[in-house]
Amino acid sequence: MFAALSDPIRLRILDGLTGEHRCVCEIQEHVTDVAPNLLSYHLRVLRNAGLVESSRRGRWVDYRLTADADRLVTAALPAGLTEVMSR
Amino acid sequence: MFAALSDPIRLRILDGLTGEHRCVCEIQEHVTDVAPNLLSYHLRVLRNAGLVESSRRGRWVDYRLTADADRLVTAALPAGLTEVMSR
DNA sequence: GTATTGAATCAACGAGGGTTGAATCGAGGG
DNA sequence: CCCTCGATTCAACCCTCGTTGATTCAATAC
Repeated sequence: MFAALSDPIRLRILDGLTGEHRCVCEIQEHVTDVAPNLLSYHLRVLRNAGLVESSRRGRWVDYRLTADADRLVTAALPAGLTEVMSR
Repeated sequence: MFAALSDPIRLRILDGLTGEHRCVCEIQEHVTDVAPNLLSYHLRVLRNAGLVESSRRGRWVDYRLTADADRLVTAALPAGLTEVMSR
C-alpha cells in the first residue's frame, strides 16, 4: 500500500484523479514529463494496490479512484497514527 | 514520508509505539526477529521522516511518536484520498 | 582505569523497483 | 485489409534501499 504511494510520479497521478473517469491521455497532460509506457507502469502499480480502477472506452482507457481508496489507506496505517481520523 | 511507511518492520515498530516513551530494548521485544543494528537503522528512517523522536535516559534511548505524526501523514496524502478525514 | 551494557555507525553485499527503448496489443478509420 | 492511434508489455540496465557483520560510541558498574 505505502509502497504504491511512495513515488512522486504516482502521487502526481493521484492528484489529478477523482471518482470521475479520465482517459490516460488526459492524465498524461497532467504529468507531461512522464513517458507513456512509464505512465502505464505507474498506473498498473496503483491498480494493483486497489487505489484506481480502469475501463476501456473505444480506443481509450479510463482511470478513476476506487470508491474505497481512502478506506484502504486508513486501514493500512498503524493504530497510533489514525487518532486524528477517528475523531 | 510514504517511503518511511512502506516497510513491514517499520510498520511493526510504529504499532508498538505511542506518545509515551519506550526504550529501544522494549521495542526490540516487540520485534524480536530484528537485529539491534537493523532496528537502529529503521528507527533512524522513522526519525528522519519526523514520525518518531528520541531522547537519552542513562544508557537507554527512548523513542515515541511525535505529536504531529498523524498530521504529517495526512498532509502527505493526495487530496482525493483525504475526503474521509475531512468529513 | 577497565569492563560491560545499550545503542548507533560503518562498509559491503544483494535484491527489488524505477527507467528506457523497442515491440506488442486492441480498436477504429480509409 | 492495411494503417494509425492509444495504451500496454517486454527485456535490459541502473540505482536505491534493506540487510549483515564488525566496529564505534556513550554511559554506567566494578
